[in-house]
Amino acid sequence: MAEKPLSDGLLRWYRSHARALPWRAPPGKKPPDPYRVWLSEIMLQQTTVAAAKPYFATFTERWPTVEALAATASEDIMAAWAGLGYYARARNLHACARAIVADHGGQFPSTETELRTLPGIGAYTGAAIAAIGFGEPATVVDANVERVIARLYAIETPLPGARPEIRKMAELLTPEDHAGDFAQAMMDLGATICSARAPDCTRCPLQNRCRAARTEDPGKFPFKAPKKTKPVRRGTAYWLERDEAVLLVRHPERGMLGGMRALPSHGWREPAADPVETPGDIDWIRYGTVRHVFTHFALELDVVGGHVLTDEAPEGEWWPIAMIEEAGLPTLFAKAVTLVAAYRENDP
DNA sequence: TAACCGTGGCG
DNA sequence: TCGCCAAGGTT
Repeated sequence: MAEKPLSDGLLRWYRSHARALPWRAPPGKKPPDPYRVWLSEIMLQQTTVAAAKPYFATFTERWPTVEALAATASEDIMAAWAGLGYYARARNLHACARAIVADHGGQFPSTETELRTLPGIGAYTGAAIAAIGFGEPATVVDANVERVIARLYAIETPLPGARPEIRKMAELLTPEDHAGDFAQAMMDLGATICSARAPDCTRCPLQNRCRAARTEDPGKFPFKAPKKTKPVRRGTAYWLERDEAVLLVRHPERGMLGGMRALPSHGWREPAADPVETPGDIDWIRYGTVRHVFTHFALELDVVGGHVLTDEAPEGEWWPIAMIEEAGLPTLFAKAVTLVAAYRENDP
C-alpha cells in the first residue's frame, strides 16, 4: 500500500504551528504582496528572523512599494541597511527594484526562471518568491531544508557535496499544490524543532518517517566538510576631527564594506602581518582596539584620533559628530565610534 | 569551484 | 571565550 505523501502531514502541522511573521500570510491564505516576499527573502539570506524583523519594518514603512524603493538614492538604502551585513544585498536590492520598474512594469515575474535573472536573486530566493509569493510549485532549498532532508534520509555524504542528492529528494517531496506553505513549513520545522544544535524529535510531525530520529544522535546530520580557520588581520582606523565637531568619513565604492560609509583606515583589508605605523606628524590619541569577526577573517582594529587643522578637505566628507548615528556606519566602525565615546565618557 | 562577503546569538 | 550557525549570491 502506498504511503501518504510526507507533505500532507507537514502541511497539517504547519496549519496549527506556523510562526506569525510580518511578511507572511497565514497557512492556506492568498499569497502576500510579492514585493514584501522579495524584500523579506533578501533580508533573510544568511540572516536570522530576529535580526531581519526591525529592518523589514523600517523598509516597508519608508518604502511601501517597489516603485518607491527604485526611486530612492542608493546612499539612503545603504544607510538603512547598515548593521544587517552582507552589503552586496543592499546594492542588489536597489538594482533589482530598478529593474522591476524599468523592465517589468513594476510587477515581479512569477516564475523561478524569470526571477533568477534579477540581481540578488539566486536559486533559493527565486524558488522562494515563486512558491511563497505566487503559489508556483517551485522547490525551495535553504539550510533548513537541507538539514531536515539530510536527517529524514540519514544522508552521510558531507555538505556541500550532498547538495544534488538533497535537492533531488526535495523535488520529490514538494507538492504540486501549496508549495509555498510546504516550503515555509520545512523552514519552520528546521528553525523550531529540527534545529541545528538540539533537535527535539519528540515534538516533530515527521518523527515516524525520519531515519535520523531512529539513530543515537539525530543532531549529527547533516555531515559537513571541515572549516578553515580564520586568519587574524590588523589595521588602524582614524578618528579625524576638525574644530567644528565634524569627523572625516569616507565612502569606498568597492571591496569590503563597499558602498558603505567608513572611517578612514588602512592595513586590514590586506592580509598584513605587521602592525601599521601611524603618521608621525599629528599628536595621536590612542583610543584602543576594536575586535570584529568577518566571514573569512578576524580583525583587530586600532582606533587612533587626532585633530586636523587644515581647511583642505582630505578625500571624504566632514560629518557632524552629533549625527554620527545617521551616517549608516557598518558595525565594525560603529564599534569604533562606541569605543571613542566610552573613552571620552571616562576621560573627557 | 572555491573564495569572498557581516552580523548577532547560542551552547 | 569561541566556534558554529543562519530563509545565499556573485565572481
